Amino acid sequence: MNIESSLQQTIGQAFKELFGAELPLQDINLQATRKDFEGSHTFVTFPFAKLSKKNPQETARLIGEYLQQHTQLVSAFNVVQGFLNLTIADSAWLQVFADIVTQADFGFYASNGQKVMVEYSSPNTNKPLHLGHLRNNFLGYSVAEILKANGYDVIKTNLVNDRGIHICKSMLAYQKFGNGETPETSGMKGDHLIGKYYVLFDKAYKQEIDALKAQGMAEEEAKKTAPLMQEAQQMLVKWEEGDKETVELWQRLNTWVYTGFAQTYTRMGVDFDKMYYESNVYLLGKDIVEEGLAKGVFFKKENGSVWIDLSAEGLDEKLVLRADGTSVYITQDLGTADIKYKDFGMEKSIYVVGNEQDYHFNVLFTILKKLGKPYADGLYHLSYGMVDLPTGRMKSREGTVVDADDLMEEMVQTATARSQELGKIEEFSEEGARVLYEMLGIGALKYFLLKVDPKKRMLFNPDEAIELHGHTATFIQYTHARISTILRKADLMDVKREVNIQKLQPAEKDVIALLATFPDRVKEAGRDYAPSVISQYAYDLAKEYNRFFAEVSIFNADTAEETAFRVVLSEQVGKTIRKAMSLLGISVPERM
RNA sequence: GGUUCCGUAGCUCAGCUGGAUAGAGCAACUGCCUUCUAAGCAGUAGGUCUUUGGUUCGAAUCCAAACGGAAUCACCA
Repeated sequence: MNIESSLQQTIGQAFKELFGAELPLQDINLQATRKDFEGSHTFVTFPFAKLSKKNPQETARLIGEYLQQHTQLVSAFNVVQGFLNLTIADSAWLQVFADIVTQADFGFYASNGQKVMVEYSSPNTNKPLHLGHLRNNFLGYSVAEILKANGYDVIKTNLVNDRGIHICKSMLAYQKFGNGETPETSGMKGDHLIGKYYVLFDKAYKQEIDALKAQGMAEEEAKKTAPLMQEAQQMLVKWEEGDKETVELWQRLNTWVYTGFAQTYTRMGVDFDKMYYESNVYLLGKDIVEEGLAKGVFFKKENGSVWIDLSAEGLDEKLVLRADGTSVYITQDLGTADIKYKDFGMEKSIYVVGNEQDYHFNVLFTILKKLGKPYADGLYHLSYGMVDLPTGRMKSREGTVVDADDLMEEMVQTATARSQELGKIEEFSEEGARVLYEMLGIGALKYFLLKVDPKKRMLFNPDEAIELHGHTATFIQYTHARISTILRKADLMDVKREVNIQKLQPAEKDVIALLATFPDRVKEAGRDYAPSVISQYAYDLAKEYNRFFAEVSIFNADTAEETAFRVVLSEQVGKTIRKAMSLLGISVPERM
């Protein structure tokens, strides 16, 4: 049973019978009643005063009376100005709850037969992952889970940026300064080892630039002519020519990086259905350039370079192929978009990429639309803000980043220390405790990054540990553990899982009302690609449950029926918390 | 300079498809553990929702402008 739609219908009838007016159902909006007033649903009558030809207050009163007479749902109402506050009968709430309990997949939607691709992570193989990547990965994974819950068939992909001048920088520095060092001999994770050489390159390169500038060369000129940069560029040419030695070095170093990434991904709890590598796709897109020229969407300049004029769209002229016939970034993205569609034929494609590339994706999507690609309308750039440090922006080259592995480890350590301090882990095995610390530490980190609107850039202060109290994953996990304890006790006492009561406490009503909104929140999160909708919901639900927990006694209830009901209610909250958190990629413990 | 995004409590953020006295968390202060997990609950205090104008019965929410911050506008990726 759905209280809202049922109320909408009856209100529609009321308009017809009381005022002789037709009111489309979608115009009948119900909102949650403010806490200070009696009731749970509010109907605002101001906009309909003309329709009813009565003042808002009178309109509200008449509709209230009509509802009370014509539906079992409404047990009482009150009118404040043009606000009609409705109190829903306990029997209706119990019916709603009974419906929820019978649905094993409550809140999740059946398959809609549509495919959607979520591309996220997209790391460079010349350095380890950092805090910004964590936001990207958690977002991408969560959005994929949310879309699955909305009935989509989801393909998670990762386009690895494994070639280019930046990779050559690491390779060159390794060749020059590495002395044959390996992850084994250095004891470093492969990605960190390569990242070390990326930073080394930058240091040595800067020294060369400074030296050249000291000789009187201009900065721009120095940057171009510095021997290290020249060498890196030569290396890129050799790589593109397929030079055996260069390709072997590239493969060896990349293998180390992938081994390191695999560990990081595992700990982050993210995965992919399909990997794409730039080394395979960077030559793609030239056929699309031909296609665009043939269709007259692109044009060629005298020097042979190919362009598109997007000034009518408020964008500039944009290069799509260099004069020498080689690709630029967007050429490859055009080709990759095509390949991905050929591989999967998805209706929608979500690119989880930082907002620094807003312009690029605007251009990319506009071009694909102009080319009349069948998939063009389903493209979406999930643009998220950068994570800044108090000192400013993170820069890998300068080593001023919060490393992903370090941060995860630190969070787990914090969770460990906090758990031990609270001394609640006596009954845990060593392995069980380890799993718990991991769950709490990583969970807190994910929640911290996912609870914020993706669009907003966020500040991260490494000196302030991420909280484990208040609006955090820990609080929600704690609530789940609490519920689990209730359920274990209920099993020991052989409490039947049945609902056989007539009256509800206010706290119980509030919990049921919140539970009932879960499917809507899942839909909203899917529509807006917004994990923050789910994180907020999980928090609200946990908060509401804790209020209930403090206000009513479960095992010392007046009657056995009440105890049984409260156990079932607790169980349902526990399940819903678990589901909501799973959409964020966060696990919840049975005890903590 | 053009374009896009952001500006809500001391701090971090919700709310933004227009509705009542703008909500959480942290930090500060006060209560609540001999009964289901106090990683909790209840409460106090903290706001000209950047500013100005407009639309509206009604604006934090929509529109316009200004101010402040960020990103971007490469034959880089």
